[in-house]
Amino acid sequence: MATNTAAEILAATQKLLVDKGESRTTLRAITELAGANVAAVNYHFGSRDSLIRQAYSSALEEVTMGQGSRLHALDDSADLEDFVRVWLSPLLDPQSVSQREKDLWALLQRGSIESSPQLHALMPSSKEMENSPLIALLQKRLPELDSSEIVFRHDAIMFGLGGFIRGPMNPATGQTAAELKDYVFRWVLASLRG
Amino acid sequence: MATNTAAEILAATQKLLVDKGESRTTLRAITELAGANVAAVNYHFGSRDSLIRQAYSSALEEVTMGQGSRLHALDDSADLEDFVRVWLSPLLDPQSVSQREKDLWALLQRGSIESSPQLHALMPSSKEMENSPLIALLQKRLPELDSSEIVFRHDAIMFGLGGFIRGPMNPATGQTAAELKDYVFRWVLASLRG
DNA sequence: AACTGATTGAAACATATGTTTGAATTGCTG
DNA sequence: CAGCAATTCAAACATATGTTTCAATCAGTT
Repeated sequence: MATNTAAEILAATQKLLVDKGESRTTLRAITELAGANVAAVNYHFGSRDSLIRQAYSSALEEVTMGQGSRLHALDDSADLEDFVRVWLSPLLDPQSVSQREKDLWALLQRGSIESSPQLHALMPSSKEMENSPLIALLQKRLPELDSSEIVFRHDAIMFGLGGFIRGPMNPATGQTAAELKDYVFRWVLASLRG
Repeated sequence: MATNTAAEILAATQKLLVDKGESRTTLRAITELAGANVAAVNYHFGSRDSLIRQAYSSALEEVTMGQGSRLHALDDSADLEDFVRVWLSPLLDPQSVSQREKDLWALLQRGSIESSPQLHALMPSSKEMENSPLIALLQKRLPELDSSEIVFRHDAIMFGLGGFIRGPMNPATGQTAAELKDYVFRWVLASLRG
């Protein structure tokens, strides 16, 4: 099980980062979940910090890829509602995406709202965002908004969803993500076209 | 300096919770900042957990009080824009509120997006929120929305703002809260009346 | 089979942290 | 002032965590 160990450690790390957050994700918990030895982390990844960086970067890469292909498949005639449905399909239409991709979404959202330095270093700047395909596609559906405004709202929405995806929002009602997705959909649309 | 020590410890805790987050807020950092001995925490507060709970609860109480009096002073004829300006004045009109209240806002927002269990236990449930004065005042300006929808959007906005207030949003541009407040204002309005 | 480098494992190490202890100090009260 | 409870302090304690060590094991090569 040579290279497998590294992969198992990475997967365990991603799972624990979602469940516990960074500071409560310990090497011993990771290696126990991965069925590996503590020393394997430093052997394969050099350090805990490097492991966490890699956990985020591989998640970001995978999610960006998946999102890119979904959005690329979108027809030019698709309106804002269609676009939002595809963009946020991991939240709004969970059946349409793999469990793995939903987990990675959760990971990136948790990393974002924790302001993880490791993830933060990987995230595109606002300037880069303004030139990203995602913002360009949004811009096409929101011609009256300045692109900097779109970037801001995109960021604000992602943060707002971050609170939502982890469940602390509306805790007492016991509403699930599925039940809340109508609220989410309407709110995202409102946030965008206001 | 009998009771003063406890107060200084509480204030130092609140400051560090904002700056570092809960898990990185250590007793030794707290007591050093407060100019007190490590043992003073357990003497005055019983435990670290109890101290953090008290830090959040006193912040929540103080912020709720300040917000209540501001909103109470609002005229019935004030429209949604006026309302938002008053509601979010710690963010939108920083000069109008004390530094202390802004700090406490930051504390509560950081606690929210960290899903702090200590703060979470203090927060009103969605059901309670629906009957809160804040939601009632919003409802008056958003008669076409269901109150559960208003509660959802309120929560989503607060989470979204949580990312904003801490600065990680738009990191590369170096925009300050003041520069971004126009974006914030427009986005909040859009989120509400969509 | 024997050698070699990669990988794993158990244990030790160094450090950090929440908590407790018990003596010293302080501040108030009779 | 004397006494006493409240408070502070330095130190010790117990535990948790990231890292390192080095011997054991494994896998592929000659």
